[in-house]
Amino acid sequence: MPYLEDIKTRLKAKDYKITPQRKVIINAFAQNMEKHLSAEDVYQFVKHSHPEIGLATVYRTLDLLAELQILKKMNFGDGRSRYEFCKDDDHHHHHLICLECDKVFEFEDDLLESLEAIISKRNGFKIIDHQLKFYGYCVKCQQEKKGED
Amino acid sequence: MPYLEDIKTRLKAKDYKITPQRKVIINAFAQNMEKHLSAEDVYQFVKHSHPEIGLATVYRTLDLLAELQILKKMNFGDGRSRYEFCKDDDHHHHHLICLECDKVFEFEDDLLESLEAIISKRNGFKIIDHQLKFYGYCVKCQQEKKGED
DNA sequence: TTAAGATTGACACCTATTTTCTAAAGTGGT
DNA sequence: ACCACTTTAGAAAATAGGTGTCAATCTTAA
Repeated sequence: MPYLEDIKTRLKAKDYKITPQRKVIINAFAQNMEKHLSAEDVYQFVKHSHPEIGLATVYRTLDLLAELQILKKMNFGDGRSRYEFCKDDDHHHHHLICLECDKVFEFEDDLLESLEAIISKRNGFKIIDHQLKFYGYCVKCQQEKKGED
Repeated sequence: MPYLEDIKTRLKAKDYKITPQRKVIINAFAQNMEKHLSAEDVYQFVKHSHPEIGLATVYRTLDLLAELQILKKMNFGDGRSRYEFCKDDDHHHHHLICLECDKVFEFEDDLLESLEAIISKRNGFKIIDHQLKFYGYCVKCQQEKKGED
């Protein structure tokens, strides 16, 4: 989780300006650490304090922050992109997506590092990033399903 | 790779009709085994021999075939869904996606099975499916990049 | 062969995202 | 603090992938 000052520095380093809109949007993510916000989510969240911000600006800012690797753009198959802060520590984290309630859970794992090395060698593919998603049913939805029978 | 007769049986089993359009679309996949076709791809491919087929029908058919687990719906992050035949053998296969040329390569691996069991136990999550994607640069694009320097 | 219901094609619609354009604002040098 | 230069923002229109509607047309079981 990069922090505000750090992010400002990284924007400036590439000659991007620090605008109030950008600050507000970054803040939205800081205040929703555990969530995976979509553009519309951000727009709605931000609207309360800054009703003048346009949806296009939100999209532009998300693009920019993803390009700078401050945010990570993700796709959970629900027809919209979702974003979260890049966790720039060593171990990757992955997602468990519940097919019933659509909630997204996270877990960490390093197992993939070794797999990555194997793949890389076997296919000559230079791996930059990976994404692992599990689809299934979360504890709660499993119980509720059981209840229905 | 399920075959045509098998697919017909599976359609009939659920009271879906075997229409020429459906046959043609299934055929499109049979003739493009290694590819990951999008709805538009299918539409264009099919148009040559059957210009009367509508895009809506393509979408409906793809949905149907995915529901019947004949096709698998995938997302490579290029803003459209892509489909391929479900490979219904034991080991899963995953994708290497080149960030330069957007080509998709496949590889097989069973390593994930054990990981799946661990996750499942640790989180109480009932896993139905998983998806693993690697992003990076393929051999060819790596060489071309080197050439540019 | 025919009736009943599923499926189709055309097209309008929808939602997510991008583009265009002009006005307004951030920034480095004074 | 002020200016000039350039980027950025907001509004609205434009795209793009995908879905819904509906009358006409097929598929299939009897």
